Amino acid sequence: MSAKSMEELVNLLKVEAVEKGSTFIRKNKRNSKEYFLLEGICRSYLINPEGEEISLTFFVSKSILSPYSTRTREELSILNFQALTATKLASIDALKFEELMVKNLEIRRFGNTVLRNELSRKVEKEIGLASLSAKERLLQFREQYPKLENLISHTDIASYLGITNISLSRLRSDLAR
Amino acid sequence: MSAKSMEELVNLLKVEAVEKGSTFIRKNKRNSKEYFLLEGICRSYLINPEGEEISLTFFVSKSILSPYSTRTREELSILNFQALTATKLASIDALKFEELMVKNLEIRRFGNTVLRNELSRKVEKEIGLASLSAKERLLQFREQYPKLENLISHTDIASYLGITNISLSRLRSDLAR
DNA sequence: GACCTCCATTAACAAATGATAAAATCGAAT
DNA sequence: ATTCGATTTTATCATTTGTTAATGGAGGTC
Repeated sequence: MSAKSMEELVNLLKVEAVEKGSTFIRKNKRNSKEYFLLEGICRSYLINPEGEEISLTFFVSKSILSPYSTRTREELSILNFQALTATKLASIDALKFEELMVKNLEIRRFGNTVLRNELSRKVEKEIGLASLSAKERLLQFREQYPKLENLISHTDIASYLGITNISLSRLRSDLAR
Repeated sequence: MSAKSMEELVNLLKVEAVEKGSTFIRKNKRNSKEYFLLEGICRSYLINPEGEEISLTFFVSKSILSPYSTRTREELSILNFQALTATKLASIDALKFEELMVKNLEIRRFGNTVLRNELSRKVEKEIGLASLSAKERLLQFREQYPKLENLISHTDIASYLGITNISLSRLRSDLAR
């Protein structure tokens, strides 16, 4: 992105801190911002019919949270987003960002790239869940998120992998020998 | 959408027929169209490391195939799309559609809605794969795609559900009694 | 009608994963 | 250092799902 486009964007950003454990976007609540994750680790998650939290995606430093348009239905969030460590976010009003996208080709391309990445990560994960064993999914997780296994709760990882944390523990000791 | 916007769109559409079994978008090939499924049933699928076809999404009559931007990377398709029955498609060049989106608010909203729906179907499926048993996933499939179970191959359904077709058969007889 | 091919079902056994409970480990707070 | 609480590991057994192979059925072709 050119310096000029970048400046236009950065001028509208506001930085906010979120403490560890806090859920800063809640399902069925309004939240109309786009977020850039400057520091820390976050996840998106949902509660399944059994009342368990299911991790959908992890976000690490210097990345972008799921865009407003993909996590929102009729102005209400369809997902929860939680800080798993102390976190710094930069945010911009989603409407303002959409205006930027419409009038600025570079920012539009950037926004579309974010969307594509979001989708293709989901496709990758979908294929993994549909066609790999739990052990293979763990290995894939380790490749996609190096180090994360030692930074966040195994319960959160297990629900991401679609297994229980007990199974995760078994696979870990299996892979360790 | 207003009649005027609709007309602008429809004027650019071309109808094409695809025969049963034909894969009309191929991974790693160029395809720069947006598609409307007028008649028939399609699926998107991929080949996993073991060489098996994995169904990702099914599309039924009067719906919209995954948008160009979400199924394409560096101008090459990342997915295969196949007609599971004799199919009629209406298509428009993706670039032309993007132009329409930029200059026409209604069409832009329409396009964004398609994107959101695409994502939220994936999220639903992700949650299912990560937190439901195979039997529950089959029930969810039946709700989402009524009748489809009797119209397409069970092998295609099984890979969508993340199980073998033998397991699918077991679950079917289990649920039948 | 006989044959063939493809697909779905069933069976028997093996492997993977879940459920429950108990033990071990780790870190935070005092 | 000690205690407390939460997380992770280990163990045992039950259930689900996979693998391989055999059986059955529907539709197409000759």
